[in-house]
Amino acid sequence: MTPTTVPTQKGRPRSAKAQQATLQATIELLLDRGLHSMTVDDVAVRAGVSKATIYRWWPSKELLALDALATEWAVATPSAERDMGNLRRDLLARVRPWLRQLNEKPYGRIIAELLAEAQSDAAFAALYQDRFVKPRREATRPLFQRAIDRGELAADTDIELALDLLYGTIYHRLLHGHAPLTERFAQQVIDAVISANSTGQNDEQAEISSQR
Amino acid sequence: MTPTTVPTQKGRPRSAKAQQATLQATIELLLDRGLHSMTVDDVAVRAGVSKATIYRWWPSKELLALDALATEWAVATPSAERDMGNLRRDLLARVRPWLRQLNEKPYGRIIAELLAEAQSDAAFAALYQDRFVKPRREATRPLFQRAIDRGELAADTDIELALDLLYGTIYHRLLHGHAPLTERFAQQVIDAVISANSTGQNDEQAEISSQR
Amino acid sequence: MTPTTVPTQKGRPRSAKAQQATLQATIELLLDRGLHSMTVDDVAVRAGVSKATIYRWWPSKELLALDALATEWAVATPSAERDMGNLRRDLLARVRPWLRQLNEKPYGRIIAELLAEAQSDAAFAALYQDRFVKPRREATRPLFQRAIDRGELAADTDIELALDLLYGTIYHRLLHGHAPLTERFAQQVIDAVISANSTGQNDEQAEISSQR
Amino acid sequence: MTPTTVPTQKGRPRSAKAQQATLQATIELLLDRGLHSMTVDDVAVRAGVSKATIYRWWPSKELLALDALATEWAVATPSAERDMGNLRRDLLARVRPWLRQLNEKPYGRIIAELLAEAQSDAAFAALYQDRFVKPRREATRPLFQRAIDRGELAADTDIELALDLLYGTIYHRLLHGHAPLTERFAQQVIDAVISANSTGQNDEQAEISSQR
DNA sequence: TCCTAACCGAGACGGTACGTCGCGTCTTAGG
DNA sequence: CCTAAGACGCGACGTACCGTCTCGGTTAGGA
Repeated sequence: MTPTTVPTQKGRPRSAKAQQATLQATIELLLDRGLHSMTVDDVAVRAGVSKATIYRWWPSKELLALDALATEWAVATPSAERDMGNLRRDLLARVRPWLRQLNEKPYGRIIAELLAEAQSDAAFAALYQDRFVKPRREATRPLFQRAIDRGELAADTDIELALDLLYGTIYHRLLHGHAPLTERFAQQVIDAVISANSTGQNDEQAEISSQR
Repeated sequence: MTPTTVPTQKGRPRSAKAQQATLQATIELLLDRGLHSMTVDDVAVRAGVSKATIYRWWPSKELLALDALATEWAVATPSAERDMGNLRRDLLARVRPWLRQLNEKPYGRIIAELLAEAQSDAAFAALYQDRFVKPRREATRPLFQRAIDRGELAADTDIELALDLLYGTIYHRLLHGHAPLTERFAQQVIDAVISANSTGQNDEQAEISSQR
Repeated sequence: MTPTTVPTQKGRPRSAKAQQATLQATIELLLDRGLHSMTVDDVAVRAGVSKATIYRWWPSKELLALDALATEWAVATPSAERDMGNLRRDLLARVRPWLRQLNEKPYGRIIAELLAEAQSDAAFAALYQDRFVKPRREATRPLFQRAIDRGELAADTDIELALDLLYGTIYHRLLHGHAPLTERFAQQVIDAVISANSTGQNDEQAEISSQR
Repeated sequence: MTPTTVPTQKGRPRSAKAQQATLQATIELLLDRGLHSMTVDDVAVRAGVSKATIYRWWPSKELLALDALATEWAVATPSAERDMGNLRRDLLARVRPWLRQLNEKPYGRIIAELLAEAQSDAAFAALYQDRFVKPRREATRPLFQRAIDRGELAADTDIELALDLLYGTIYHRLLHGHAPLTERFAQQVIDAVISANSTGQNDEQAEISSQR
């Protein structure tokens, strides 16, 4: 009987059901009303869970929301990724499902509210980065590297800047809502990012982008 | 002159001092603690103004914050603008003072919180657009048009997209804070936006941008 | 030119019209909503008078109310009083018009609210006594004295107690509202007060009181 | 036993300590400053209780005050009551402890303020009746009935009127404060009420009342 | 006749308390 | 030990009303 390890835990085990119900109720309420208007009591009632249980698993409403959104998106995101042959297609394949998601439900509001929270809470900000920012950038970075290797992009291309251009522009429309996140918009942004660092070998882009 | 306006106002006039003190106290507290942690009572105390007076003129804490930031920025913003000869210089002249401001004080946090508020309040969103988004875009749009007229940019350049690329990327770093808003960053973004729509007549850019 | 006295006052004289309109508006609002629910702004608007003017004449809402009620009652109260021959008739003649007034409009509420105010403000209490309590007692005291002189009441009758019995009982019903202030009630109270101090010479009372 | 009541209550039970501390703090502040000057925040601080908790159990400051006074008086009131042999002694035994209480602390002010509140709020008035008026009248009524049965009072004595005379006179002095609530006063009022309905069989009264 | 000082209506202001709301913690009984 | 139920402390919100204060404009009496 080693005292450090606890092979058999006493008492009632944690309810996975309660956790799932909480996250589900949270994302529903977030989409319905936003983080600010959602109350933890609401979540508890809708999930059929006690408030104390919620706080046993998540330290604050904001972190619950973050977790709920991350879970929601993790489920639907296909991790598999294959080489489409050129950067334009790679980026479109990468960005398209996300944009589709963003257009389906009002996730933008949640993102904005998480972002606001992150401004005053460094720990939260770090978590936000880990769950929402870094994964996307890390998944996209190789696409650019591949394009450089292929000779599509200049060797001195600043990949970080390219990522900022790509995602910054998308976030801009998402958060400010002054224009929609259309398929055409996605193509235009991607074309712009590519042509800003182009070596001139990828003529295909202009043609496709002018289709629609 | 105009018959609709009443030249002689009845009653005690609104205290300009109270208004200014309120806005000043608000922006100070916003920069110090952010919108969420700022209390209207705090503002009242610091401004030497009663809470009732604050609510007489601003319907909510959020609208007060919006007004305070708009006022703060309106003061320091030079409206005069002259043709620098080429788009790159024009855009740099336009964007540089703002970036300098953003680097001086933590305005990003306030922007993020206003943006969050705008997500759930259409009226607030409209006001936010009017005070922060539209002016900047409208002031920048002619610069692009001039560049088209000069032949620097292609005639079919999508100016709205160019604006999104420019401001979106800046906002992205401002809000996510994953990288600083340096002078070099500004130049890179501008170069990228230009080269994405370039006609090839403006060789100057690459040289200057590679200086530093 | 005596500096202490101001024989001829310069400037615009006070507006008697404003004063009257204020008192009138006040009593109307008092009867309609009571002192607590009446606001000074309401009075000002209804009287067509500025709030500053109201506070130039009356130091507080409560004192305005007190003045308004006193004025209302002073107008309708006949000061003439004649000997009716016996105490019973004297008291009835004295009390009847007041009871009639109390039944016509909800003055009881105002009285209760003034009384409440008087509990915590000695100066107000003194004024309340002077305007509402003392006059009535002083006008009633001689009636009892006359009855003693006539031999209707015992020589050692405690007039103050008699006054308390008479007015206390009326006030009780007025303020607690557990029973109405009927004519019959008035007769019964008066009969009780008299018979408590009776010498046995005033047989008339029982008969009349038993009429109805 | 009763199927309607739930034997096992769910959740954290209401804190009896918080309830008692609130009522205690309230009555102290009421006696110290009166209802108007008492603040709910003050009560919360003194009771070591949050304001929200106070409003969770009492809908308004006024109802809290009513409850606090009723509780204060309920504690000190002996419900046991025995036949003293004649009405005079019965009434004195009934009234004396209350008058003693009224003379000890400034309850009159509170009563006046509750009474004022009752004027504009029917529900409050009903509650006031139930807690302060009815119990006392109902406890006193049998004493009069007993006296009628004994032959001390006339068979056609109007008990309600007698109650009004007794309590009305006491309330009058309590609220108007023009004279003190002495033992002698109590005796005089009681004697007056009795002699107003006397059959002439109770000679004892005059003697005792003239003792002091 | 015109000057001027006290008045007036309008309405903004500082202050104080109200009653409400939501977060995150706690205390029960029960599984 | 975990859970549901729900009471609790804390702190901020936005509202209401009081009594005070500035305005521009009005109205007599004295020069």
